[in-house]
Amino acid sequence: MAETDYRAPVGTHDVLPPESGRWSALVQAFAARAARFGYGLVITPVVEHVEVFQRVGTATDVVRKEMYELTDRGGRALALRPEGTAPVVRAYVQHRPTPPWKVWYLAPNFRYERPQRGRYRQHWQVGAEVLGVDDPDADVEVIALAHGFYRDLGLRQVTLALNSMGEPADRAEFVTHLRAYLLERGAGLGPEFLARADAHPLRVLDAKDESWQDVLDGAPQLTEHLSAPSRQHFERVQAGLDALGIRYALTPRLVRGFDYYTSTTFEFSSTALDAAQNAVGGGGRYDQLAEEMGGPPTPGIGFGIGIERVLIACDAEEVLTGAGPALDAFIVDGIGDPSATVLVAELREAGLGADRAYGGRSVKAQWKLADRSGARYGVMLGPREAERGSVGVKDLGSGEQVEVPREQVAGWILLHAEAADPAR
RNA sequence: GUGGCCGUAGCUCAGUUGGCUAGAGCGCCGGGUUGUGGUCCCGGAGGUCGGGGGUUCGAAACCCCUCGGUCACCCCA
Repeated sequence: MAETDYRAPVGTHDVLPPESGRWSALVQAFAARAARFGYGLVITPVVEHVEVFQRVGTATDVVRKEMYELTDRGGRALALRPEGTAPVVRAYVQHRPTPPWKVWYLAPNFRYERPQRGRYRQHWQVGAEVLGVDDPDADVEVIALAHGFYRDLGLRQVTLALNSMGEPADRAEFVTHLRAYLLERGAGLGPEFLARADAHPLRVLDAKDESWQDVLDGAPQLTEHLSAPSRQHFERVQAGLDALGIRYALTPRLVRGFDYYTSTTFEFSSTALDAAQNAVGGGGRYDQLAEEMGGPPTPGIGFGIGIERVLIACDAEEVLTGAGPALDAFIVDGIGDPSATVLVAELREAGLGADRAYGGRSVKAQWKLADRSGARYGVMLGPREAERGSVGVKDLGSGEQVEVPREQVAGWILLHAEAADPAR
C-alpha cells in the first residue's frame, strides 16, 4: 500500500454490515442480561487525565508503554482509555452515587501493541462493575453475569479460571517470599528470568517458557498465604459458584495485568481458540482503587469482555452466525411514477421493514434485488394491478403470489409477517 | 518492542529453470422477446501483480527498502 492510501490506522478496523449485525446482536445480548441483573448503563469519556490510569498501575505494561497519551491545546495531559475499570471508578468518585452502584458499559479501549488477530490497538469491550459492596455474593453475581452472557451467545467452550490475590498485606509478604524463591531456585535459568523474577515476581508465574516450568511448578502459591478473612471470602465465592452450578478451575498461577486487583480475580478463556489470544474476558476485585483516587474507601469488583475476541470465539464454535436486517417487503416498481415512493413510505410508517431499488432498473433486476435483500415479500407495483387498484404480493420463500387491494397491503403484510414470526 | 511467514481482480486463489494483450471460481452488471427472484445458459466490466528502488534484452516471479497482514514472544480482551 502506498503511504498516501487512505486506510484505517494500524491495529484499528472498520465493522461493516453484515458483520456489524453480529456485533450489535452481541451488545444487545449483554445489555439485556445486564438489565435483568439490575445494572444501569454508564458512559464515560474516551479520554481521561493520565493520572486516572496511572492508578491502574505504573508497573503494568498497559500503562507504562502501551498508552496513547496526548496533550490538548490547553496543555492538559490526557490519555485514551486503555481499560474500562478506572474511568468507571473515577466517575464513581466524582459523582458519589449511592452504593451499591451497579453499572455496565460498552466502550473502545486503546493500547499501543503489535497487532495480530484478536489483538488490536483499538478494541471494544462490554463490562460491568459493582461499587460499594464487599459481600462475596457480589463476586458471584458479577461472574454469573459474564458466564450467562457467554451461554446466551451459545458459546460452550468457555472456561473460567479463578484465583485470589489476597489483601495487599498478604500479597506484599508473598511477593517477597516468591522473589526469594525464584532468585534462588532459578539461578541457572538465565538473565531474562532473573530480571523478570526480580522486577515482577508475580508476572513470572504465568510465563510460557518451557524451561522455566519446573521452577514455576514448585513455586509457593499465593492462595496458601492468604489471611483468614481473605481465605474466607474466597471460600464463599467458590461456594456461591458451586451453588449456581458454574464450573471453574482454581488457578493459583493466574496473574492479571493490572496492579489494582485485590482478592478475587478471574479470567474466561475459549478452548475453541487455538491461539495465544484465547482470553475472552477477565476481571476481579479492586477494593483500594476508589480510595486511591481520592474517594471514600469503597470496595469494587467487575470485568471486561473483549468483543472482537468473543466474535472470533463465536466463529470457532459456529454460533451467532449472520443476522441481517430481515425486511418484510421489497417493492418492485413496474410503473415509474411516485407510487413506489409512496408505498414504501406507507409500509415503513406502518412499522414494517421495507425497501426498494433505485435508478429505474429493469423489473427483472429489481426482483433480483428483492431476493437478495432477504425480504419476506416482494411487492409488485405494475400497470395491470394498478388498473384494478391492487398490487401483487409474492412470498419470496415459497414463490406464491397473490393479488392484494392497494389500500390493504400494509395490513396484509403486517398480519402475515406476525403470523409467520410472532417474535418480531 | 523482538523474531518467523505472507501480500496477484470486491472475495478465495492459480500463475517458478524470469519471456507472448496476467487467469479461474464466487460476487457484481447486462441479456436469454413483450412485467417476477432464488437453478441454468450467454456476454461484460473490473487488476499501477501492496508501494519504491535495483538486477536483466525482458520481472507478478530474483535482490534491497518500505507499507500492510499474520504467527510466536511480550502483554492482554
